[in-house]
Amino acid sequence: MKYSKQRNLIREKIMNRHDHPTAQTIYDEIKTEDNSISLATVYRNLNQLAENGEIRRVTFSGNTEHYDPILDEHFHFVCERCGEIKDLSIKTQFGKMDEVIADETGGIIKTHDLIVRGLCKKCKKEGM
Amino acid sequence: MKYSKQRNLIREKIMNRHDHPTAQTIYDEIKTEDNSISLATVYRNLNQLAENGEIRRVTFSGNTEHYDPILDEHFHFVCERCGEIKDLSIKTQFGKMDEVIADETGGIIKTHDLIVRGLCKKCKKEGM
DNA sequence: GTCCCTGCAAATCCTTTGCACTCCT
DNA sequence: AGGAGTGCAAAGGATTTGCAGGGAC
Repeated sequence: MKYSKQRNLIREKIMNRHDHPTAQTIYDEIKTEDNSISLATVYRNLNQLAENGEIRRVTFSGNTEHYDPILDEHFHFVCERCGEIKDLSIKTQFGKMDEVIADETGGIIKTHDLIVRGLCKKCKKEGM
Repeated sequence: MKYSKQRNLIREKIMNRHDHPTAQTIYDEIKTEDNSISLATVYRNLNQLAENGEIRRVTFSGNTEHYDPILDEHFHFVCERCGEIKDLSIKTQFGKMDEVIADETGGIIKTHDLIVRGLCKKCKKEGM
């Protein structure tokens, strides 16, 4: 992997976040300091970083990919109404579960995405 | 909701499956016996059934929606390489966890999607 | 010099939407 | 009749890809 100014910027930007930006979000952010960067480059690099294991590609709803710089196994809460995404601090024990799943599927378990859906605080209020 | 021959067909087809077809898959299947049905109708009806709670819309990877006729809370295994999707029979207790999450988010918990990713049996073999 | 990486624009893929028409009720 | 549902084609949005030029090594 050869050095590239763009990739460094992209890496830096996503690493400094605590949320789960889309390629477009990262692009917008970088655009202000490197006006010539292209969206395709952002996509290419985010996907490359994800394949490389530096970040994670996560899908919450069908039309947009999100990228998550936090590699520790953790879960997500997604608000059905406003789409807000929150990290959950709660963790579950996968050790034993994985054994059972590996047994059941005959395959290899790599990662877990637990997505909990519901209404966030704000939408809960508004819904009343 | 008014009667429609197309919706009935779509409902019937998806209910008879044990996998997680996409709109396209259902469309192809129906096309053979009702050549005039349109893909848009399939999308419209699947989404309608999902909103109605008759089926569930599930997202595994960013570009395609899947529809799942099984409403019981259950989990999915997705093969990273070939994309195969399997239902997992394993279940986790969410009762206590949900309390903690509801506390943490201040919101309402509705559903859980646990997606376990890895390599399926076949891809595991081939990978060696 | 070679090969990876970029920007740009075009192409893809999936899904939704507008419209005129049809079919329930 | 009235309104929900349909087929078709076009529009939309997100992501990928082909290509020519630029930069790393």
